[in-house]
Amino acid sequence: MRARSDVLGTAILGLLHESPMHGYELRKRLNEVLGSFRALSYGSLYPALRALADAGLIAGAETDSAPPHALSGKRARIVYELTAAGKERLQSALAEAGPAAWEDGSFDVRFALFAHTDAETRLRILEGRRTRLTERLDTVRKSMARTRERLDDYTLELQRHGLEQVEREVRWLDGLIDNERGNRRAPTTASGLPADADDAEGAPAPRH
Amino acid sequence: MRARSDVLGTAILGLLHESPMHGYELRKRLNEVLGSFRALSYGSLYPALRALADAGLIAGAETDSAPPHALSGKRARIVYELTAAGKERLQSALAEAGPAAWEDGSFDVRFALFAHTDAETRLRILEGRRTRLTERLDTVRKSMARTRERLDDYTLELQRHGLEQVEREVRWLDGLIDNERGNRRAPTTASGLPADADDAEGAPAPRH
DNA sequence: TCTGCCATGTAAGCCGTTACATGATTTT
DNA sequence: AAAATCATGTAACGGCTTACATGGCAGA
Repeated sequence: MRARSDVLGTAILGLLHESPMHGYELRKRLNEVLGSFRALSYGSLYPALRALADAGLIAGAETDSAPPHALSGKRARIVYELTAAGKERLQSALAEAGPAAWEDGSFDVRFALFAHTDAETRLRILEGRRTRLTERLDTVRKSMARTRERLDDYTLELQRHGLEQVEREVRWLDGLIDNERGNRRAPTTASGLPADADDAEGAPAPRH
Repeated sequence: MRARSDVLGTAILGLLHESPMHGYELRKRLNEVLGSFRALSYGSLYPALRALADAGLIAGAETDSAPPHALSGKRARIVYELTAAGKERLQSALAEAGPAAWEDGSFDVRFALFAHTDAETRLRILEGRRTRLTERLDTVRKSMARTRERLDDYTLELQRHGLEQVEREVRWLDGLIDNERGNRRAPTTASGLPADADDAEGAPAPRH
């Protein structure tokens, strides 16, 4: 296990908590759940699994060729599941509501695990993230004010666009925060069909 | 110098092309121009400068303590400027209109240097980037269609938001592309002052 | 048959960060 | 006098990717 707040490890524990899986499948799930783009490579995943297993947080059982032959007669694969220690570790990771939870590299993963996170912590993380982003906004705006003159139109446009994306992210968080506050103790069932169309208004989605 | 399409190197060459600078200043400029956030560290910058110097693309002159004493009597610092070879390298980097220009890690830098890039290449890069993003959109949408049922509301919302951000990026590119096409060989009259010299061909920004 | 997906891993290397080391100069 | 900022660097390490190595199974 890597030292402080191993993001990939947490993500793996989170997925395995939902259901046991083998590496190949886990990778697909990881890629489709978070990131969505940027594919995690096997060169990262398998060593991470090994590390988690060595740390006793997960245990792998080899399902070698035994199955009757009906369906799923693939080949020897290693299905991992959480150990008791792994469950504990996951719980403490889910309870973390500090910077480690809302920084760039980890927020996505933590958010994807919100279904297993208690309401208090969810709110704390969303607010932390929001503060983080508005701080950034401030810094960038000041920097732009200082340097606007010296920059060509393209560079300026790049910055403007970057700023806009972050602003949008903040508004997104605002919606989520509102929602969390409103739904204190209400799991938000009955989400409409997210369908497609630009914004829809699906699950615990914010309005804008 | 690192092998293929060294992004940081190109960024440095681009900035030094505008005006000679020393490392400390360069870092600030890099951070304010692109990224805006995510600060590049000295641990990256100085070795990169060393590598560029070793490759003969830039030359550093030590301005040690000599200055009259009037203003700017800082301390011995090394002001770098492009060599002839460096200028050539930068030109060929600016002419690159393939994937290396529009992939995630490099697009920002290339875009920030659009003022020094010819119109043909600008258009090619913007279109390449657009294609890249729509491909991603496709992949993700398909993946979502397949897995929508199995995912909890939060995960779904995360994906929806990610998708929306990319869609917005595509629309942003559409605006830029339109703009580029509109300004084909037409001075466009009232566009902003080119501000910098070099390439002629004003730098038309899109509307928002 | 051959292509492509399933499945697991290892080795090398890239690109960057943090932390350390050092010291001058400017501002409070 | 202390604190911030200017200025340059090095060493260690972190996290991820690419490319390599291996092989079984399914369908065109």
